[in-house]
Amino acid sequence: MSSPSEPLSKAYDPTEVEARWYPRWADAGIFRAEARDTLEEGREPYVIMMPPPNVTGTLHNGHALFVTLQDILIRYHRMKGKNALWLPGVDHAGIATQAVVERELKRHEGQSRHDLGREAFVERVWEWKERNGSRIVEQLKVMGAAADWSRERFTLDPTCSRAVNEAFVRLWEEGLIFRGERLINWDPATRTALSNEEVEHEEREGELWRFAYPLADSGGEIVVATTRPETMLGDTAVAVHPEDERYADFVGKKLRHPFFPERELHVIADSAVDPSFGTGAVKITPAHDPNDFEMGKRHNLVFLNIFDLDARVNENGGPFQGQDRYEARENVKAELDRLGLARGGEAITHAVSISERSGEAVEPMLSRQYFVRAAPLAAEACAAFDELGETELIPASWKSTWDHFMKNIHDWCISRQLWWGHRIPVFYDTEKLEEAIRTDASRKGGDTAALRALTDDASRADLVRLALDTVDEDLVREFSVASRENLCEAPGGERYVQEEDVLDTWFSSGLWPMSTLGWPDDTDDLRAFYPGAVLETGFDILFFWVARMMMFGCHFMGKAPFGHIFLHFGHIFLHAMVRDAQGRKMSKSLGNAIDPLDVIQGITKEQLLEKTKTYPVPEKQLPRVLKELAKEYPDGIPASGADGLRFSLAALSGQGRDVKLSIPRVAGYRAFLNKVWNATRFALMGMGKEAPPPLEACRDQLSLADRWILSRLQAATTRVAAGIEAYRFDEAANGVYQFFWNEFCDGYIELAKESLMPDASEETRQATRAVLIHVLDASMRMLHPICPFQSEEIWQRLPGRDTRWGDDVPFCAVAPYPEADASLVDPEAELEIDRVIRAVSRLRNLRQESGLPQRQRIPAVILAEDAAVRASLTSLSEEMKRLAQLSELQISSPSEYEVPTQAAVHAEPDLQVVLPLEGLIDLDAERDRVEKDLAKARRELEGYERKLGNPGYVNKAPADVVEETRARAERCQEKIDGLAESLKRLGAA
RNA sequence: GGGGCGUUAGCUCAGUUGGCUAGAGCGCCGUGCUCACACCGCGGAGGUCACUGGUUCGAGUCCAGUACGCCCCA
Repeated sequence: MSSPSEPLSKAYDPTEVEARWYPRWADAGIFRAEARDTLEEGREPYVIMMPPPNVTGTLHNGHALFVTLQDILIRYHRMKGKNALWLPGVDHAGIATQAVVERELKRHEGQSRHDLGREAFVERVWEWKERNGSRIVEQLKVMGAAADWSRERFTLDPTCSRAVNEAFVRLWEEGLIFRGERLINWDPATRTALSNEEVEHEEREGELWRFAYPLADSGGEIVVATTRPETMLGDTAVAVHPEDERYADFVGKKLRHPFFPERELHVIADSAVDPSFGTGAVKITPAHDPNDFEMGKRHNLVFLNIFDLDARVNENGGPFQGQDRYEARENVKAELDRLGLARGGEAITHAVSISERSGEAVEPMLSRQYFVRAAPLAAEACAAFDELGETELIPASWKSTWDHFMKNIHDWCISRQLWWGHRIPVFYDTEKLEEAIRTDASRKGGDTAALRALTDDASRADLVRLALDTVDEDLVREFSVASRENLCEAPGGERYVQEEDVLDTWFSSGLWPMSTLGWPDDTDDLRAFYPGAVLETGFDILFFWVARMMMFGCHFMGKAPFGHIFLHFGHIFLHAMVRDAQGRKMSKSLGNAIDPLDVIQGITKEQLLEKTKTYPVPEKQLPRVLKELAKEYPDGIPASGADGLRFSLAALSGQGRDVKLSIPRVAGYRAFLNKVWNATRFALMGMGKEAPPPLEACRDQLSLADRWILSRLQAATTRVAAGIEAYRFDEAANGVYQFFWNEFCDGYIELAKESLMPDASEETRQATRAVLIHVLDASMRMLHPICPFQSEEIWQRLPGRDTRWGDDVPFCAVAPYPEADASLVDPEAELEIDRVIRAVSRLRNLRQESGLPQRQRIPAVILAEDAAVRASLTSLSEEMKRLAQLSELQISSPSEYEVPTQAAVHAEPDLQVVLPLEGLIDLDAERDRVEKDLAKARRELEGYERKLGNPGYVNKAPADVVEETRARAERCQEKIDGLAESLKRLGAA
């Protein structure tokens, strides 16, 4: 094991380096943010609330992306001197977690949660959470997440729970939460209601089946088409389009229900009916279909619920009672067929509503639940964007999607029939219950189920449940109390029964930016760190989470949760989705999910296949999935280190909607880290522990190459910082990559080798070392937000760290982010070194095109008209000789040098390079090459001349653009002259 | 049905408000183990920017339409 005091290994080993730094940063407390730094010293805060991952899971590569991007932002802004807080936490994820624990309970103990009872079951979930919750934290640390663990929160923490109760009670008191009867999405598998956002639409194969309703009074019939024949048990009407002439005579007529002659079905006319779909007549089941529900309200139809909570037919389904909905479908069809009412059908693909949680088809049900009246809250949230301009969506293209959603927002069903979560803080007063039941009964003619239960002395709990579902809503409110405190536990609490249901998980996540900081108390944290600077998350939870945070934040704090800080905009940055190489979303059930740890630490193909077998991939598909996996990762996944993964994710995260994580590409970025490591190794070679002088002391001795790389460093600094600030992480990553590899390694280091030779003067050597160290120091600080581990390791190893930064800056992680220094920007040096690089490149090209072995040293000549150009080239002639493998290099004016007949020549605008190679080159081939070049240059020139000859262009295009074209044409002409001359010479041979 | 996104080199993607004859990485071909790095160096090939039309002096970039692919909402 090496340590920073030992020499650098030949190849970079991330595992060894990455294990070292996290504990040191954490021990030094550099991730901790203090409220007083902002409140007392006015340090600008920079706050990101980490989207809390579900306690159930482990992080996948989708999480790896958000961890990377947020950590880049946090580290960058911390280095920029802001009071940076990244607040981490986990979410209790009601349905998902409860389902996992229920499954385990079933498997290991053969028990259901009902066998255990509520209290014991919740106890179990807590135990499970304690056991598994820390795995996510460990993963985050391996990724390098610079989060403030002292503030870690869990949505079910006492502080967060208190905020939930507070928010609920306030909304209740303002009339923004109510209990009401609506058509809700019922998931029969998990037996809970879902919000609209938790329902997905999937295209499925089905059958559009037709049957006839006979007219009640005459002999005719009306044929309807449906994909759900079983719902006819709850039909209370048939609808047609008012202008549909086929059915004009039917409107208003009565129909006979084949199974329930006592029910009266009417034919109604409604323009919502699509006359071209099916038969143009549509059966209406108001209690089990959203469209039918609306129609039911418009036409005052009867709402007949035909399913119980398991989606089995209930007592309203007569002979079909007790059958599962799919069973009932077949039986209803058979029975209608027997009655001679079946009218055939055909295959159809149609959208089915699926529970995001269980994958089961959702059953729309008429039911009483708690709802948040979302429209007024949505209006406040929209104002934060539009009128107040507090917050900005990035990319802005999401704004229209956002607006559309917010303007059409539905009331939000927040009841969940679960045990794991925040129990709804509504208490039912049993002393007022009786009166409500009696009043209700008298309204309804004296006899109700609730009243009977009351006189039968039913249990309080049963009575409450019955009353909640049957008593008029205004009367329910009479005996309901929303309370911050648990009334049952307060003195005299016996009279209260608390609501059984818990709240939607997103209700608590919606409060996350406030609850984590101590709201509703006016804490220092809340004053210092609310609102946050940016919310960074995936666009898939824009409505689930972002919208709710915006609504709650605006409503309760009067300020958007990502809003103005010191006059900047708050941002909501939505990142892309991580997909596999085929573009599919990563998912364990598809078997294509890659654990970030497997990318970081590497995994063999065999291990990967074994691991995938433990994922919930459907049995039938497993062989195919494994085969694809083996094909995609024939050699497994090589270890990339956290830095390698982070760099890849950043570089691949263009602002599209997908990040396709391809392993070969990750390997490419991994190679970059090796390059960085080795460049450092080179720079430190022969330098010893003694630091070179600071750059300032060498300013007078800088060579052209020194000045050039320092100038390029300023450009890179600007580009990378601008990339991070604009959330263009690909720009930032590429900026570092190109600067370091193409300019620093391939350019500067190669040039500097000359200055480090033993025959160079001590002063030159020291100045070169000073530049090397300066550039490395700045580069590591520039790289740090993206690759914190390696940059820290190298930065620590650079000699002279103590004198450069002192004890106040013990880590790269807290060193200032590099700022561009205008005094080091040097266009002249850039021009001249660029010319040298160009000349070398042309020389190399010529020698290879001429088929000369690379090892063979050859003489060369560079011709330049301009004396100043010759002088600057001459000053770097040794470097050029080495880079182009020349035996000698002559630099002359064209007038002083006659190009031999047998020579390879390449013309550049400002110079010509010549390889005088008597007998070594193929004259015909050379002539062909020059002719090709000449033709190309002439085509280019023609293009310019066409433009310049066009009066429209010269008159209308901006002057500088025209001027630029003229200059180009001129340079192009010079090149053509040079080439023509070569050709003439070759032709003369 | 409504809304949105995408289509650029073999692959994965860049390409700011229209202005160099379109770039990168990987892969490919050739070549080199020159004392930082073969996770490397050097050179090279490779694109009618999906299609059609329009606006403009000028279109990968703007507009309209077509095709294909994807997403969201109903």
